[in-house]
Amino acid sequence: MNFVNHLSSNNIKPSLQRIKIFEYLYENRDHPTVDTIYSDLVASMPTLSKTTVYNALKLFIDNGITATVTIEDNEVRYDAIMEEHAHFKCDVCGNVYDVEIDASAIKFKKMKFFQIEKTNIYLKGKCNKCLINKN
Amino acid sequence: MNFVNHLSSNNIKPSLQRIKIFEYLYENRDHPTVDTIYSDLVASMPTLSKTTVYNALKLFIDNGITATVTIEDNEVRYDAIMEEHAHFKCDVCGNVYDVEIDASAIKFKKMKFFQIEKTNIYLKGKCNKCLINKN
DNA sequence: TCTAAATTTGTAATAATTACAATTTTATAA
DNA sequence: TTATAAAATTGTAATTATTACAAATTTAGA
Repeated sequence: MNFVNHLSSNNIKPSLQRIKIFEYLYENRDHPTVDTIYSDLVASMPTLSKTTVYNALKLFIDNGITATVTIEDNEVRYDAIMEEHAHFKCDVCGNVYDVEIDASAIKFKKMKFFQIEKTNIYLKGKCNKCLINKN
Repeated sequence: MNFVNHLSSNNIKPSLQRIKIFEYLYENRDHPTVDTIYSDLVASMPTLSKTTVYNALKLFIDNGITATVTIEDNEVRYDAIMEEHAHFKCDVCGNVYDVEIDASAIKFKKMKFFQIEKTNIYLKGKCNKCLINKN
């Protein structure tokens, strides 16, 4: 993945900050929050501002290369993987995992009344690791 | 629906405030926010506090008679209907509709790794009314 | 190199939620 | 019925996430 190209071809001027932020999101597939992104990046970019992180993410979202994950009320997470998938959050360890789905298999009734443009599927429960480890 | 019974049988002492808040949620199926609930109820209950609304909703959720709807990043909505259903938000009029689904039809791959306890499905797009009216 | 536009930054403002102590209400027992 | 304890409500303050915005910096083009 060439991040500069990816940003450019989606109408986003590839500034250093934007490249680093997108790269972080693409490499760290654990759906980080703004705080996590900022905290991790500020180490290597001391002048980074949290506002810049917010700005960049909003830009990414507006241009369709990032999505929000709102599986929990009180935290917004971000995801640079745009292929269709669902999210699973373990209520023991708190990790958020990607889950492959075939959303076309969902049977919506009376769906002639809506034109669906976007689907988000959030699952909660216990992950295998936590089921085995203790509990 | 007998609200007093419903609260009592779910281990919630049926105070006047709790009854009114739950009743509001059950009657108003448009998935209101805390602000909407408070604003609408304070008219007939002048001493109502927003903290009470938060407290009551948390209690309802903890006891399984209310669920949150986080179809949008920046607003938490509430829902007293606990039967399985998805939510659709029209990005034109902003209304959130209930959608009947058969979630068992979803094909999750590799799901032996997760024990799913809860499923939330959020859809976005345009509702029929908005598709016809203009656009 | 100079100038304008875009981007980043830091601070302040806003808004949602939670913490918490005081007040009020409810339930219980004398 | 009255006294007391427990529970619930209320209002204010604190906390936190996000946005607004102006100043400073960087970038791009003439």
